Amino acid sequence: MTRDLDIISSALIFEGLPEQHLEQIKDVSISKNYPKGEMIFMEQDKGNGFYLVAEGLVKIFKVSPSGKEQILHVFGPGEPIGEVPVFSGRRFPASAEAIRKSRLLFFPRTAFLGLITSHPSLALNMLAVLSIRLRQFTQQIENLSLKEVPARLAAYLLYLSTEQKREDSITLDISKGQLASLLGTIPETLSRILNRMNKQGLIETKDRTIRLLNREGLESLSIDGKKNEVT
Amino acid sequence: MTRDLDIISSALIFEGLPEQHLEQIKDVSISKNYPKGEMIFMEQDKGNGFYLVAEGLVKIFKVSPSGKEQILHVFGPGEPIGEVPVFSGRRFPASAEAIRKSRLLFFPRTAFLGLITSHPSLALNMLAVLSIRLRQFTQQIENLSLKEVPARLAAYLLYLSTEQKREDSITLDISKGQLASLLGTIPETLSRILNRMNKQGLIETKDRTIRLLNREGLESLSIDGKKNEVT
DNA sequence: AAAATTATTTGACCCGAATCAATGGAACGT
DNA sequence: ACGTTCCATTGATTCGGGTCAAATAATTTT
Repeated sequence: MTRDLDIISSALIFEGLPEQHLEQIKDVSISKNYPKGEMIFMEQDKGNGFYLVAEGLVKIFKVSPSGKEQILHVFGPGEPIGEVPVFSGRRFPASAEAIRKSRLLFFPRTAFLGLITSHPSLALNMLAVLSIRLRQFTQQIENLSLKEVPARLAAYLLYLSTEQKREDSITLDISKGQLASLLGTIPETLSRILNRMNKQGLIETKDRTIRLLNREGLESLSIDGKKNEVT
Repeated sequence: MTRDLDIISSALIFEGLPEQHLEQIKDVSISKNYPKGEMIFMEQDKGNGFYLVAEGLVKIFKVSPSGKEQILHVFGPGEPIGEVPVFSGRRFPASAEAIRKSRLLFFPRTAFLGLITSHPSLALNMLAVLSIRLRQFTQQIENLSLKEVPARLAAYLLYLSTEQKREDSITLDISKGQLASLLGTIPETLSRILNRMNKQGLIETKDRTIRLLNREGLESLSIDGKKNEVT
């Protein structure tokens, strides 16, 4: 399946590398298949390498002792996962599970470190990717602590509408339950808020398709955090 | 002030670099002083470089439209701040302010990128630092979404007690108000919880000194997240 | 297509923590 | 030492959203 090369060349972390290097990179990778629902790695596992999503969809999440999960990311083709332990030398800080039938390319730690030292621009790419992730986390922390669920949902819907091209209609690629977890809430609450937004004329939901009827309304909703006191 | 070299050589991001490189690094840095309360950079500013804390204490934070702040980090000597825009090419995702009289070393973006490309091991150090930070954020998101304030406080106290050596007594290096912000809550709530922990015999507070009277109790408190439902 | 499982929605209720308001203390400049 | 300002604490109240329980819809299995 030579598609691997396409995946690799389209991935941000390998962007700008010459053809021959991409070949080298492909040669150290190992393709692995995961049926829907299968764990890719668990929090606290040793990380012997990182993965690049080739096909499918993967969630990164943490679980509380009582079983509630918080999704940190949902990654699709071209995105690297599990790279933190490669550089930090620690264990996985979270777990990963395929939420669709997926195929991942695995890059063993030592082989990858070798590639990095021989291709400095790969290190710079990696630094950029980690920086972007750091920035996303910053955003997520802000959302969780400074905004209420309706604001987080509105922000997510607007974000999705820019990701996907489709004018003012978006399609969820994850279930409502998973979306609730990503937003740091539970399905019941999400359901109620979607319902309320429908009544307010902000959106119109039909299964996993959501039409944004009032962009300005959603924007102001997403911008207003909690109405807290000035520090 | 040749202390700069000491600071640089003790910083994690420059760890393991040969003496001569450290000299080079020092030569591209610019020392800047900030009185207590002064802003170092604001969210959305362009990042023309990053900083290394030489003396003092700096908080990184976000502010909601209504004025509530969420502290993301508090950094002291040897720790780099503002490095994200250097690699992501975007703007600062958060603001930075000196919460004590501080001195920082500033590394201009282009000069630093030059150093990195000529010293690959520096890139690896940088990757390690970013990875560790990513892991910290992962932890913080878990805390904010999966745990209640008492658990977050207990976890923080235990963390501080390992940071500082002092047996079972710790000293806050930030105000209670700042601590509240770091924990994602408000001073009133923090005050009540400290009070409750006192009554429960878990801790004993005296100004900014806190004695941990019941480590096991704090540990179980910190481990139990919210008693939520299984997803 | 019927049965079984899983996902989503709705209602009643409760609780943690934020808000609002006010007071007591400590720190600081003059 | 004195007033000003900032920080910390306490009480009363409100509210967002989580918990529990149950019904309904959507998927999957056989």
